Amino acid sequence: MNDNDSHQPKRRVRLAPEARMPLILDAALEEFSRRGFSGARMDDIALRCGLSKGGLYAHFGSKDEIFKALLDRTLQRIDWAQMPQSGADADNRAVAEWIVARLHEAVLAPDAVALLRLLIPERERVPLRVEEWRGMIQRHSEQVHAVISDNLKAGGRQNCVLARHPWLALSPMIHVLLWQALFGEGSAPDVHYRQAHVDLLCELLA
Amino acid sequence: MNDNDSHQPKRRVRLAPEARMPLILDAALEEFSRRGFSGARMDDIALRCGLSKGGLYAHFGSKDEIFKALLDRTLQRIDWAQMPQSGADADNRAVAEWIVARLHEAVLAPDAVALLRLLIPERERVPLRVEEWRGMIQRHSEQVHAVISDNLKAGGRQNCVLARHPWLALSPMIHVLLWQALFGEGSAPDVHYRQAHVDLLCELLA
Amino acid sequence: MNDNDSHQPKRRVRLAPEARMPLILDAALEEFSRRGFSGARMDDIALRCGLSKGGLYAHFGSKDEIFKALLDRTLQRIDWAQMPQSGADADNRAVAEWIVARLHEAVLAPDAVALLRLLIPERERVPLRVEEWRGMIQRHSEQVHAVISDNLKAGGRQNCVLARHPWLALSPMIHVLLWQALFGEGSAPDVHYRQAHVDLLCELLA
Amino acid sequence: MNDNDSHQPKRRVRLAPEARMPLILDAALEEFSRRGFSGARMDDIALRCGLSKGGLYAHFGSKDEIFKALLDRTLQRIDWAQMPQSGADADNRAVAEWIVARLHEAVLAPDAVALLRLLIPERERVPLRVEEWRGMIQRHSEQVHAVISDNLKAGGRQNCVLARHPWLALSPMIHVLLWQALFGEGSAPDVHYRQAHVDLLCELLA
DNA sequence: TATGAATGAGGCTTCATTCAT
DNA sequence: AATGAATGAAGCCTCATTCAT
Repeated sequence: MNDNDSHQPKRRVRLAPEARMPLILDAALEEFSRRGFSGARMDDIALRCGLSKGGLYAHFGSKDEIFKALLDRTLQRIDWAQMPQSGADADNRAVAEWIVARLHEAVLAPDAVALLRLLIPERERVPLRVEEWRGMIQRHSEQVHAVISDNLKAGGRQNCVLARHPWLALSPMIHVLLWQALFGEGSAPDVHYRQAHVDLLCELLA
Repeated sequence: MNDNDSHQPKRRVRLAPEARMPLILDAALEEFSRRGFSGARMDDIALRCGLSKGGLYAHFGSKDEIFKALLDRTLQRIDWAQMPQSGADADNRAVAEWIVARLHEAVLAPDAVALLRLLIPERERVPLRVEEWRGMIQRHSEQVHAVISDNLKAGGRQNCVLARHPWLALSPMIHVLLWQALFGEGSAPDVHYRQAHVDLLCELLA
Repeated sequence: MNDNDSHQPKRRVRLAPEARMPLILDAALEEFSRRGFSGARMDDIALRCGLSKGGLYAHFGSKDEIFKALLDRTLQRIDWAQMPQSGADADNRAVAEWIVARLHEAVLAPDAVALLRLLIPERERVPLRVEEWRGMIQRHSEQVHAVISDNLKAGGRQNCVLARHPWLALSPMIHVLLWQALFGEGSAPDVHYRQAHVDLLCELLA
Repeated sequence: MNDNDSHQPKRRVRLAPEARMPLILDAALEEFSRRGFSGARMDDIALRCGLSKGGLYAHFGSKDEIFKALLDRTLQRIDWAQMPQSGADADNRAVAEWIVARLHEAVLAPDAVALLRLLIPERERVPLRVEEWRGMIQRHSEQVHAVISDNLKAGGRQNCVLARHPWLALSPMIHVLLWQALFGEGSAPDVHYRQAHVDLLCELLA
């Protein structure tokens, strides 16, 4: 080996933990979402975020730790979904559009689809996160219910099916969510699913 | 070792392949459904159906083969779900009840829930079976659509949202399906989910 | 299942042990010779002689037992190779032809080639059979030597290289043996290997 | 467990792949040569070169890959056997000695014997390497032939058996090769086998 | 922080052998 | 004597984790 020998075994990029962490979690989301917890390999997660296998362990102590951190981050992101402004005095269509927009943002966010793919196979390993997910949906549902109630009361239609079973207002979006989880992120039972959902709500609120 | 020592190395129960196969698939459904493909162990499947690990291989050549056979059997079972009789001249509530009964039987069968739990994490490994699942739902959807169309035409309401977006008729049951896949088989967003679904359809058909 | 049900699961041919044994050993020779002791499977040996795996065990207690019996039979067969008649007063070419014929029959018999293929990889497991093989070759060598000696003495050429190193008279046939063991049973370094061998011996005896 | 308990889990020696590879192949040669491909255990190869079972897989993807790499290396080594210098004008004995020295070096190298032990039982799994071996011998044979031809032409003995069947010049060494493969590396049909081979060639060239 | 060879537990698979039929 | 489902030990291979560098 002479002085000028320069095999550059691979560019060694050094990042602060704060910068590396999100990259790792992004990579982990992709791998876990694709192959499940058991099927995902530390090697692949590492590779996908530009690290070597061992490098991961400078940031997380175990595969499980990454998984938990990933669930936390993803749940948090979804839960923080911004609520569009809504006037209680809006007409039915405006209300329906607000509901659909809100659900769309929370339930069909790419993260939300990926999260569902993680939670279903691992529900027994992470029951607490599953409960958090349920709680999150519950909160969205309650807000939707509140808006619907106001609107129905204003129209004197408290007996409407939506008033008695508010979860039905979410069903079309949940339907699309499942389609995306199973068939891929562009999928839906209908290309105009947002319009269909709005129309359904309008017809029920009318 | 005393005289009475009786290690009973395990009673060797011998079954014909036709008899053993369904036991294996039942065991596999349970294990795969619980832990996913990678997480399930051949040992556990074997144990659960009264075989030794190696014994499995007299019936299936590999873990993957069991998985595929399981998907086949389950898809077939669900697809064969009997269609209840329906009179096209029935009133709205009867039609709604027929639809809900039919979907309930096909979509919420325990097998169907378990199948969904398998397909979501393994969708990339078995894209063909995923397509079969989609086709199966499609067939159910079309039959529901036909019944709804007849009914709406009779009432002169071809412009109803259900006529334009028939998939919406399935959404509540899909919603429940996802709840059961994620939260367990007793779960639903509402204990009276069947009644809610019927009411919704009635209101839309009215 | 009605009375006429006749699934004929497979023709069950029952043979006396004396009739079955050679079939088993033939099958075993083929399989061991092709895949080595460890590589050969009881299943394949069974199949090749029209038995099921379990059926083999009615005749031999273990794989090793088959192997040993096979070596015994094959060594015995080769050792019994008939010696062609030879007149000590024959001319050189006749002597050379007798030697080549004799060696050809013993050393290049299909069994002998197959046996070599077994002994080389298993020499450490069956050192006794290896010694028997060496002894067998030794006996052939000595008989060849005796004939050569007589002939050389008659010609007053006791100092010939063949007299001092009689094993050289076997080398061409051993060469061919190795070629057949390695390259297949039709192989040889020269299509006219018998003629070449005879010519060599003639030249050395002249 | 006393205080002084020192389980030393095994010193972890770290080597660069370039340094580890030859150690692995040496170990593999020993194990494969002794027990054949199927009989050799990855554990033993690992142990023999100071690795754990899993450690092997950092360098080779499978047992088969090790086997192939081993054949490659060994064939290469043997093929590179240096050719001793030879004068075409040398006398017969010098030519004979050159031939024997050359063949001895190539054909009886310890690696060559071990290689033969691998190739014979695995000839069907690695037909390409078997052909390479044949080619290698062929090349040696042709060089020997060239030297012999020159020499015979100079003496006006183009009709000699060696001229017509040059492979006979190799036979004694092949004979010894087989003896070593079967009976162990010190073995030979004659302790003075080199002298015998030289004498044979001299007598044929005379 | 980062690398990647190395470990070792654990899973999948094979197969000699057993045994109820 | 024969079958073939079943066992269980053993081997190959994977991969989460460790650690010298």
